Amino acid sequence: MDRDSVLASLLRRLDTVSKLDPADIAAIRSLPIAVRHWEGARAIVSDGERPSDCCLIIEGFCIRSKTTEAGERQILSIHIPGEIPDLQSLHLQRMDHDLATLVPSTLGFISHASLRTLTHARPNVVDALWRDTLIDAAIFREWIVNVGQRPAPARLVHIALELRRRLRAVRGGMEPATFEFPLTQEQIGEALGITPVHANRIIRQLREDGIVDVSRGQVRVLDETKLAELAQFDDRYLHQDPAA
Amino acid sequence: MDRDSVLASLLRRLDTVSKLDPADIAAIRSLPIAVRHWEGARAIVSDGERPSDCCLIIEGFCIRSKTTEAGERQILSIHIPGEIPDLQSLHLQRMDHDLATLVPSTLGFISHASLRTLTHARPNVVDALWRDTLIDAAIFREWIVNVGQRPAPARLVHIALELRRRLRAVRGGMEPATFEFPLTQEQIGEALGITPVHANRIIRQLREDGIVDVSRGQVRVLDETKLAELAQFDDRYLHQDPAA
DNA sequence: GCCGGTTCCAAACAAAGGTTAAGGATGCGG
DNA sequence: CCGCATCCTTAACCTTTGTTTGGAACCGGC
Repeated sequence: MDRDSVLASLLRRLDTVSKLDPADIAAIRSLPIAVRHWEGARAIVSDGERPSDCCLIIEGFCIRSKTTEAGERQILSIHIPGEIPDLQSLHLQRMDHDLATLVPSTLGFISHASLRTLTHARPNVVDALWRDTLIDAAIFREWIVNVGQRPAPARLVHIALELRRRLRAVRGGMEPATFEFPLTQEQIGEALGITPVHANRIIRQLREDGIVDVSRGQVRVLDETKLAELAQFDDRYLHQDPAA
Repeated sequence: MDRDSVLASLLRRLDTVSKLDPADIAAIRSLPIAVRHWEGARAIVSDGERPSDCCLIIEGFCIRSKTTEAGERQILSIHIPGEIPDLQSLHLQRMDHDLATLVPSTLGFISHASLRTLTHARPNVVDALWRDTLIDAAIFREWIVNVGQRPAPARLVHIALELRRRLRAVRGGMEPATFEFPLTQEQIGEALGITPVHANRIIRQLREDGIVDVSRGQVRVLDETKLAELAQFDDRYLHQDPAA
């Protein structure tokens, strides 16, 4: 995926409601970006650090997580190409969580300095980027509900359906029956707030019940109806619809 | 609490890192604010609505929450005077959760229009308000960790200690051994992702163990050392320190 | 002062999820 | 093709949390 098409998916997301004019778009396109390749399962920025750049995902998958003093890790979000998972570092100097790749990924680094220049010059761009971080927060809120209120099987399928919806927003097209979900069962446990063996139990159960097959880094939907019933997924919180 | 002193606590929070100059402060002070009184346990804005104002808490306590299709409610955050719990509505037109008072409260409504004029005219103010919403998101992240990884007693005391720290930031002074925590046991359950009877169990346990006494809308710390050990509370995620 | 609601408290039992442990598949590097 | 590491899988058992239920305390309104 080349730089232009990635910026395109970023711009598509930013443009949903905020009305960017051609000059805004040109300004974003001319941001200096340092493209680098990252191995899978590697830290990008870690808790406590003070990064000087933000990181645009060009290709691959990333996660954010926090580790408690007791050593338990909680995955906070999953990120896909076209997203800037550490945009918050622009105003929150010190990281309060980790950002890492899940699989080998191509990343584009944009300096805080150039972003700050851009935002101070262009009110529309601030609005669009600010809005993007607010959607990030909306996803966290839903994640709290997921972990706090739903039984474990519903938790898993809810996260999977959210990811599928977000992938579609970036890639276009229909919702595929099979899509990437590059988490190990241990990571699924960390995302849902359960142990890896319980993650295994519910994955097996979902497979036996003919609802979804989660394996080898993929989700394969076996029965859309049963799945929708279990997940109770309503994408309003993603704020993807410009008209809404 | 009069308008000036509330704006003062708002400004103190905003001013932590973002350097507001006198003109910025004057502009914020001259925002038109409609002050209204609200009963306790009343909705301010509800899921699905499209508010045209943001709500500054002048006096009282508010909560944000989401209710699942299954009818389970999850409390997402607790808010105190000086905060604007629905600032996100400035850019996310449609509410994806509820905002309600916990106790009788005095609220100040500021129109989106006047906020947008202000932010478009003053880059420093955008930065400060944007940053404020990013701290909001940081608190959500910690809330996810709390609900996902900590055992129920630690969850409760962690939230209590966070609230105490945030109250201090607004009111100044030392951390008191007794402070307001105006949640019923049912609401504590909704905040922690447990049932009210389990909330009762752990509250009783914490009392018997001589750690904290949570009752009648208050938290009374019985043993700071044991409490600190249990809560593992590290306030870095609140981003209150300008120097950090 | 009484009444109806809410909140708090508590016990017995059920279910979900955690713990420990160990064997099997899979894939990669030599 | 072998060996090692990661991952997935499963089972038995234990702990935490949910469910159901009922009663006591409290509070505001009449």
